[in-house]
Order: sequence, then C-alpha cells, then structure tokens
Amino acid sequence: MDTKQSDLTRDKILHAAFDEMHRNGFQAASIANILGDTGLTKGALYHYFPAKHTLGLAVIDEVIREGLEEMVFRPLREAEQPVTELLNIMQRKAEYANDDTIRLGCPLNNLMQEMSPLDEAFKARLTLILKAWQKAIRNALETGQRQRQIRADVDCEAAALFIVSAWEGCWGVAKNMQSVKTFRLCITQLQDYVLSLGPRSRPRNKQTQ
Amino acid sequence: MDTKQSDLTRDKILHAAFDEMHRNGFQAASIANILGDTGLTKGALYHYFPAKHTLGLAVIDEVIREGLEEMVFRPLREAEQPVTELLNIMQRKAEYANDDTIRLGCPLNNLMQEMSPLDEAFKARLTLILKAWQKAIRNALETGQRQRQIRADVDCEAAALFIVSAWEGCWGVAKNMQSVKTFRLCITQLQDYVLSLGPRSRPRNKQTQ
DNA sequence: ACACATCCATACCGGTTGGTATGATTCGAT
DNA sequence: ATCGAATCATACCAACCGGTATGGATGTGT
Repeated sequence: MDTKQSDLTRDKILHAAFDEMHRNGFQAASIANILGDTGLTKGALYHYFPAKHTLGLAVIDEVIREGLEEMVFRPLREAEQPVTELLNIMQRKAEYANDDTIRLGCPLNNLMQEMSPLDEAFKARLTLILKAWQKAIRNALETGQRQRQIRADVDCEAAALFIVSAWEGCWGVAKNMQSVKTFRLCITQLQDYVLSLGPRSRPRNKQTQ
Repeated sequence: MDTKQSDLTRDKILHAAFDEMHRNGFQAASIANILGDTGLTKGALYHYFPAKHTLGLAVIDEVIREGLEEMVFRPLREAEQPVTELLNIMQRKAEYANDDTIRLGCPLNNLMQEMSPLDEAFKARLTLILKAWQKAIRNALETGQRQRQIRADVDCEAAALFIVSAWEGCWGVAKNMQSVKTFRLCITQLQDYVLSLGPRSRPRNKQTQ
C-alpha cells in the first residue's frame, strides 16, 4: 500500500483529464475545468505534466489503454473459448450500457476521430491500441478455427479488422442517436456477424422490431 | 444561370466552412481561417450567418446532406437492383478513396462524434441524415428480398442499421490508421456481409493479406 | 437623379485559452 | 536539526476566440 500522496494527486489529475476529454474531446478540454474538478491549481498540473499535450498522451496510455487491456484484451487472451468470450464481452457491453456511456461514446473512438489527422503522437498511440485490439480478436478467431467454431476459409485478419471497425461504428451511431436501444440492436447484429463466421452459417431467428 | 453575386459569396463561405470543419471539426474551426481561405472578412460572413452555430448547421444541411443525397440516397432510390447498387456505391467509395479523404474521414461521422453530445440542434440534424441513410438501405434490402437477392428471414431494418454503423466504423478505423489499404480491406468485408444476407450465404474466396 | 436596401470591409471588444514565473510549504535524507 | 528537493498555490501574460458597431461602397427600384 505504498500509495504516495504525489501519485494520488497525479492520478486525480489524470482521471479528471480523462473525464473532461471524454466529455469535450482533447482540444476543447479545458485545463481550468480539469483543475476545478480536482480542486487543484495549475501549479500542481504543470508540475506533473509539462504541457496539455503530454497530459493527453498520458490519458491514452494510462487510462484508456489499461482500461481496454483489462476489459477486453486480457479476457480474450485467457479465455479457453475466446470466440465465446468475444461474444460475451459484446453482450456485457450491451447490457451495461446506459444513457451516459452512450451519450459520450467510446473514448478511444472519440480521440481517434478528433486527433488522428491533427497530431502524429496521438495517432501513433491510438493506432497501437487499435492494432492490439485487432490482434486480440484475430488470435481469438484463429483459436476458434482450431476449435471448429470458425470456418477454416475465414480470413481472420480481415474479419478481426472488420469486427473492430463495426464495433466502433456501433458506438458512433448509437452515440449520435443517443439511444441505448440502438446500441444493443447494433451489437446484436455484430454478434450475428461473428456467428456467421461459424459452420452452419445461418445465425439466429429473425428479430423484427 | 441566375447566379447572383451574393449567392456566390455565400457559397464560397459555406464551402470554406465545410473544408475547415472537415479538417478541424466544428468547435476548433476558426472563423479567421474560413475567411482567410475565401479572401473575405467578418462583415461578409456575419451578413449571411448570424453566428458560427448557424453556419455549422447550414454546412450540414446544404453541403453534407445534399452531398449524400446525390452520392448515395438517390442512386439507391432510382436503381433497379438497389442491392447491387449498394455494393457498387461501396466499391466506388473504396476505389476513389485517397490519402486525403481517408486522413480527414467521413464529414458526417466526424460531426456526429464531436457534436452529438454537445448540441441538440446539431444532433437532431445529423440524426435525420443518419435515419434517412438507414431508411435508404432498408428499402434497398427489402426490394432485394422481393428480387430474391436477400433472404426472406433477414431483418432489413436491423441489417440496415448495422451496415450504416459498420460503414462509418470502416471510415473511422481507416482514418486512424491513415491507410487507404485498410479502408479498402474493411469495405470488402462489409460487402461480404451484405452478400452473406443473400441465399447460398458462403460469400467469396478467402482473401489472405 | 434620388432614396434606400444590400453587401461587405475595418476596427474594436470582452472573455477564454494554454502556459509561465515566482514563491510558500512540506517532505526526506543526512 | 538542517538543508535541499519535491509539491503545489497564486498571479500574471500574450494569443486567440467569436461577436459587434460602424461606415463605405455598390446596386436597384422609382
């Protein structure tokens, strides 16, 4: 329990910055707001981070990346039936989604859309996460092929790319519609797509409305 | 050819605003940059648009919406085999994509991600476009069902939602990776998904690398 | 030719932004 | 106990933002 005070304030700043960036994006994220949320002042922030830019990169590395690692990458890596686990992760996300999470959207996706064309450092870090994600799903699918859950003729690399894309797309559209229902419906379709990669491809029943 | 001078300058502002918003998003779009690109000054801009907010809405209505109408909605509406046309539209987008279009991403998607949680007026207009898009694809799929191109048990409404989502997701991921190749690969997968809604579902050959 | 509205340039404003310089206080090692 | 480094508060700054007020120029209808 060697949680030094200094590390605590750094973490407070980091998570307040994440929240502010999640709400307003990086560029519109206000240093003043972040400090207001923490009760700290500029002296504290600029002691730990030399510039807003550095703070943004730290949020990506230490909040977003680590969050995805725990929520997605590790479960996929450690699962015995990773394809089933993939479907479960989607299911969990769909179930736990609420108005707030949908309104603000996927933090990773938000930053990608905003910052990739503007800042090389942001883009590089976000791309790394994206590729790790694609790789995790690809591994899951390839393991699924050995377990006869995925057809042998499936191009797992391309399918993994598409799953990540569609996943972020579902977030995006649901965010715009501000509708949890839309998100769940969309994720269901994505699950159906994954199932369609299996043998006996016809998925589940029609699900009108 | 009744192109009055006043309408021309209004259009110049409108398209410069679209470009600036496409590059930097709405909030970070600088009035000064827009005016710099056009060679005009604030007097001109605020003569036609009472506020930046109004200008942003006009860009959505008169540039983005109308662009999609011509590029997607109308072709789908007027095609005799709308499902084939849908695949063709994707194909065209994939072929004509270049480094610049990929770097900046889909204008509609960009604005959705940025503005939907922040501004009700933006969100409402963007949602309308999104729903029109979903409707256009849904109609195409349902016509496809009557033409035996789409299986009868497919939920066309849900599938249309997913296609729009995945479509935007492909843009988003390719934008981050800044890779035209990624975009094309992703669109190919989306085309495969559409084909998988048809009879004899197994799509095309495996396509490694 | 006169009056009036349209069109647009110029100058200016208050507010907010990220960033810095300085200094007070606390902590930690010796 | 003492000294130095780490930690953070305060005050301040130049740059930029969107927006406004004013006025000159250019049609346009009568």
